[in-house]
Amino acid sequence: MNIVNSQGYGHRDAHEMKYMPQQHAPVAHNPWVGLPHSEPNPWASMHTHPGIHQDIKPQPSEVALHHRPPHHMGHSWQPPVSSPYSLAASNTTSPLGHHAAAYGMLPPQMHAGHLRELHCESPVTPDHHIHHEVEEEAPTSDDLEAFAKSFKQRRIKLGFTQADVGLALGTLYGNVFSQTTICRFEALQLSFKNMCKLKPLLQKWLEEADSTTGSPTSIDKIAAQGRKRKKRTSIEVSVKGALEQHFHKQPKPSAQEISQLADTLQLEKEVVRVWFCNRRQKEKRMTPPILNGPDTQVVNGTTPGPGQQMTPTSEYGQPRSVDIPRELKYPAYTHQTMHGSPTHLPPQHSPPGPLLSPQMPPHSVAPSHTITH
DNA sequence: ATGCATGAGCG
DNA sequence: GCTCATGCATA
Repeated sequence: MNIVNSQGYGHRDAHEMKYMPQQHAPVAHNPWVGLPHSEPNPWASMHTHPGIHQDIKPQPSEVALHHRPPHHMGHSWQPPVSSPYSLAASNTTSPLGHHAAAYGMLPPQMHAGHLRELHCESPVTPDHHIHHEVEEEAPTSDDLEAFAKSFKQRRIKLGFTQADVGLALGTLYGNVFSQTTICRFEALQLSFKNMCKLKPLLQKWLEEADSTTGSPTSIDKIAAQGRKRKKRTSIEVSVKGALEQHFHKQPKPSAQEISQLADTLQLEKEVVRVWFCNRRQKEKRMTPPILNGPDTQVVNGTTPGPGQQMTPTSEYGQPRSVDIPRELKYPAYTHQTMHGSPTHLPPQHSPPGPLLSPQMPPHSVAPSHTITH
């Protein structure tokens, strides 16, 4: 009764983790290399890794007009536009941006008639605050955070969901991303490197979305196609607590330890192994989980410069307890993580002042979530 | 929004 | 077997 393993799957690759022989995406090139010029890959100078195992996702084969339901319509935020997304050819909603969409990148759908003019002078929004001096070379954590913040704001105002964006990226640039990824980007829950990677794409999308008063460019769902996934194992809170505990002691347990732990907790070894992997990965995010262990002391003030690496290669060697300056580095989280309405923002946020506590754990350590399973 | 999972790439 | 990017499924 510890876990709720719906299926009796052994290992994913055990015998017949049967997943459809789905042909992999023919696209075997780097996504960014295919970017429509202009973006000189910031991370190009960062990743010192010889091989950036990017798992290229299936590319957008065809553009299927696909729009999401007009949820989140009646919101507090000033309605600068009647309907964020106009149904392609259906109608041409009032241009909320009504500024020319220059640089002829507009999808053929819209450009109804609000293409006043095409200034090819300012690649950014004309009448908008021409903020940030496009730091494309090496975004800093602050840059990323600011961008993520801004991105979310605008995305919402434009009436797009995270899923929309993910899909749009696919149609526009050939890389489809899931709602999850967009979400994590906005919440800075990706690795620094990953954030840097996605930023340009999202930035471009934003420009597009901004310019075009609503292009429901999206492709059809191409998500779960055939691969049969192992049913998600639900780990009981108490077990999670135990895992957390072990994690504090040894973030990188040996295979044997894992086996042992698995045995003790009555979990599959694979599940335990994956749990630790995910746990470590979580630690490496820009907004890692704040673990209030008995040794939660920030003993690291290294402020990674432009070429920083959130995780200074120093993994959780042994005395894992340091390297938690992240919270201190990204305290400006007025993020509304864990609130009910996803597509809604407060008309006025809290002032950007010292209102932010040095730490705003979405769920500070909570070794025992109150997940009502 | 996030937990568990997959898989490429790399030793 | 790990890291890392990414996402299905679910809370």
